[in-house]
Amino acid sequence: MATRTRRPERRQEPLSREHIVGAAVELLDAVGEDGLTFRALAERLATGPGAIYWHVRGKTELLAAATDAVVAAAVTIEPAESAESADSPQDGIRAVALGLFDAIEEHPWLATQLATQLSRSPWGTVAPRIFESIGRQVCALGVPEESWFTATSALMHYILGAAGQNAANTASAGTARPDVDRAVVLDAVSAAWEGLDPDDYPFTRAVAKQVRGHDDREQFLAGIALILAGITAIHSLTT
Amino acid sequence: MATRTRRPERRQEPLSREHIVGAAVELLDAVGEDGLTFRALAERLATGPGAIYWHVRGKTELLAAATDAVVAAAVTIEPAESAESADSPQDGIRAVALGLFDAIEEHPWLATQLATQLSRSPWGTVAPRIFESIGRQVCALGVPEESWFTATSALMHYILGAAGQNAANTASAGTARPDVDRAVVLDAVSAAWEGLDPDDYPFTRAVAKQVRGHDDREQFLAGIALILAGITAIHSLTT
DNA sequence: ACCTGAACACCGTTCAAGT
DNA sequence: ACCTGAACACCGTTCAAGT
Repeated sequence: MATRTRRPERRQEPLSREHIVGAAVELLDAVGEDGLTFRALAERLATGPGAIYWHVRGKTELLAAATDAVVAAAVTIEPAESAESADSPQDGIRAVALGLFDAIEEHPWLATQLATQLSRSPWGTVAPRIFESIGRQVCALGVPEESWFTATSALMHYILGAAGQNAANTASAGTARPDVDRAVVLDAVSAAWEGLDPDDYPFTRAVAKQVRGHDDREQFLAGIALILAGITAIHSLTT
Repeated sequence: MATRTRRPERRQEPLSREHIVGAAVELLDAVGEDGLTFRALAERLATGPGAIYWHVRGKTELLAAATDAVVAAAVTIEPAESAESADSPQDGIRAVALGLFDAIEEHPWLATQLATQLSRSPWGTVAPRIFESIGRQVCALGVPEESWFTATSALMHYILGAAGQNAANTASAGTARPDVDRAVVLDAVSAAWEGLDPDDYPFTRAVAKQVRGHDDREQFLAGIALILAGITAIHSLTT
């Protein structure tokens, strides 16, 4: 039961802001949001708690920086991903969506953090990053300018929400055999929903069976297809 | 500077769970999530911190209960709202959406809390509540059963995300003159977005001007119309 | 300029003791 | 059964002091 993943290997490199944020992300991944402590972080960086404050204003800023770093990496499509990015805008949107989907799956704390970040300050650095990468594809889709905001927002909110909800199914236990784990959790959700009051929750109970055994990623993409259909339909675009 | 809204007026009614949750919501509204403290809550209830633990397992459960209480109130459409609810399913969806929109606007802490709740436990009580109320309308819309989950999810995530983001524009300062306040904040967001790097953020900058002066509620409903269009288009439903 | 680490104020939670 | 309130362990943050 060695919870502490000590790592005082490399001792003295001057301790930069990047270094701190990187360690914060690692700690977040390892022990979750509650585990991110200035003391634990300091130990991991082989210094005292006070040192961190020289590079970062406080915990709020640290969390924002960690979130931004992960989002930036997720949203920047590697050139290898799609040879020349000569794909359709739809493919581009799917790529961005899956990038965020995977990032949230890899860093479960991201779901809550993204919501906090967006609902706290839309003028921060993380909101524009996501908005821009989706918006460009919306633009390429031929959506008229006055609808750019609506279409991009709809996509962004669905992507963030659905990916976040999905992360709950993955992050229940350790990382061993995530596929098995997920099936178990999905079954649990399905069972819980089927156990709801028949009078109050007829619809949710009816859907419960569908949830079981469905592929997450497929479901996620189906939602995106739905919104894309709405975008093309409402503006009579050709597909 | 009397931040403390003391209220030891009514002293001794046995202190029930409902009472505690109600006081928690009040405190949350007054001082935000960071202000919800077992000590502050106890003071407001004219008891000690330990007493609360007799009725509630801990802070996590308290937050969940507070969220659930507000969501339950928001999602239950008052009979006065729509005489016999003989409206169209579309109207029903808009009603649910606006109910949540208003609730988040009234209780800004709800945005973060909802995301936390959904991404932590989809099998909790709050997710089914929202899912059910939206899903019934989706069902009434004539969506085929295998698409219930996708359509309802898309709507739910958009509603929660967009309403949450919107709350950020409202909750910046005190409650006096929220309309003026909001215009100011919207201008600030717009200005911040226009100040982004032209090379990295061409799309976001282009949209920045649209943001200014647009009606939030109208924007919100436009997004819902978009998703509804997708639903009816993809299943070739008649409107 | 950058780091140290003790100290401060505060928090969630527990629990022996009361009624 | 239900409440009290002191106590515990821990946290974010500060800051005089060091290098």
